[in-house]
Amino acid sequence: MTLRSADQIREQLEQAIIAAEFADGERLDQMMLSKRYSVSRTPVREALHALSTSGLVEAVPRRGVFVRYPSFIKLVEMFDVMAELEAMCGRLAARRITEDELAHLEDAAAACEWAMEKGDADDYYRENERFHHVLYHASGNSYLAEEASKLHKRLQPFRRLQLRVRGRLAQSMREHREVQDAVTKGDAARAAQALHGHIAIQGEHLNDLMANFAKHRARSASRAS
Amino acid sequence: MTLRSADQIREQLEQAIIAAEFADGERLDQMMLSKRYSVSRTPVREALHALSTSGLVEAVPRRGVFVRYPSFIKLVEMFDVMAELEAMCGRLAARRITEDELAHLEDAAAACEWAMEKGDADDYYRENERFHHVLYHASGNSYLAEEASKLHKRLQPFRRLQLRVRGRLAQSMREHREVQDAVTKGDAARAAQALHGHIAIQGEHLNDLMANFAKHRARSASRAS
DNA sequence: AATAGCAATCTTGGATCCAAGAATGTTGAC
DNA sequence: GTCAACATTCTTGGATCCAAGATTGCTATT
Repeated sequence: MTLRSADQIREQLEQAIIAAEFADGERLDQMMLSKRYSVSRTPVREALHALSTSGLVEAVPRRGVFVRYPSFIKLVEMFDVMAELEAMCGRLAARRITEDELAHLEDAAAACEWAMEKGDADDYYRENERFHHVLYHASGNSYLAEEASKLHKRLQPFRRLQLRVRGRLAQSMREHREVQDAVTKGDAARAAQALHGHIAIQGEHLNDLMANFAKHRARSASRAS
Repeated sequence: MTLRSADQIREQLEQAIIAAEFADGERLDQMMLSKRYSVSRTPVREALHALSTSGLVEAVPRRGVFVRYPSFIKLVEMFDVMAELEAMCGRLAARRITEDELAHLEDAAAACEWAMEKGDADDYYRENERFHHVLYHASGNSYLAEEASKLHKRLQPFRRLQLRVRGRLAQSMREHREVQDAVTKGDAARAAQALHGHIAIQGEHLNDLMANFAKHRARSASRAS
């Protein structure tokens, strides 16, 4: 599908940044990257500037592009917006979800439960992802679904770490079931409220999360060297 | 500040697209644009792909980039999300707005009123813009403010036309005052509800609006030829 | 007359080249 | 010893060049 190396490089850089392979504020050198990906500077340049549009890096004219991890404050803000978007998805989905989508929701929820019982955080994370995307889609608002997905992806590394916090997995699962129940019964207000809480609690626990993230980034950096 | 011609061209193309200077689905030819802006193809290419990231155009690898105006459905969806974001701004602003910002809000509201009394829709539009941006900022959530601004800008041409609908100006003004009152009194729920209604009504009137837009685009196209 | 196949042309995407601004390092003056 | 001025080097941004896929138009065949 994508036969442009600029797009592939953008994709790979995105992954690399999300995986914290670069230090905060580090300059992404075009020459270095073009060697790394065995292409000329042209597609690298395009990829870098594309990334700056989506906010993962900051492009300073004539100086270069620098990776910018969101500050603590910014993260809290982003989780707050995420909570609102998810709540909106829930409210709409409660009214609009189809039988088919309800079945998918149950599938995802069951898979989450199974992962939880196994105590497999990675697997839980994957199925949790599916659960939420079913809801985005079920909102029947494709623009909303798109925006929610984007932000969801952006917050991925921060959310993921939180699942490692003790007891969070079971708690998260209970919240999923509450959401599912509200959506199934068509209770828009309760679905919205449950989803809002489900996300907002992550923002509120950002302190623990940041501590974990720092540890993780330290490990990741030492591996990279 | 911006000393990259690629950025300037992106900006100008954005304006041109918003002003409906291109037909829906039209291919944006790199050669043509590079002549138009008296630069080589390089910055034009970068600008075009940057635009595709923000969704104004669609880039098809090896084929070119094509302008894509949002469909009617998509517009309704976008207004729905905008209503939600504005409501969130209102809810937060009601709790967090400073004395200073309250003064700015009153300034903007008064300017709107004056424009309305003059019957100057363009002026009203400008001040209306200011009113909303004060609210975005007053939410105290810079990420939210940023996202709201982006979507606001994207919807600009569709909103703007609506102010020409008979009686809409006075109605809009009343809604502004209601919002201002709720925010001033710190009534978060009422501020959110008022703002949601203020935006949602625009989405609901999209039918009238689209009729106007079609007329406008026809005029614009004939001027361009 | 319509369509399949092919050739000529056009356009995009990547590589390379060049100019100009930014960073760095050295030297000299105080 | 420190700091300012200047020269050198590095890196980005734009222009140009080249390859490859896409479009178009022509021709020949049915």
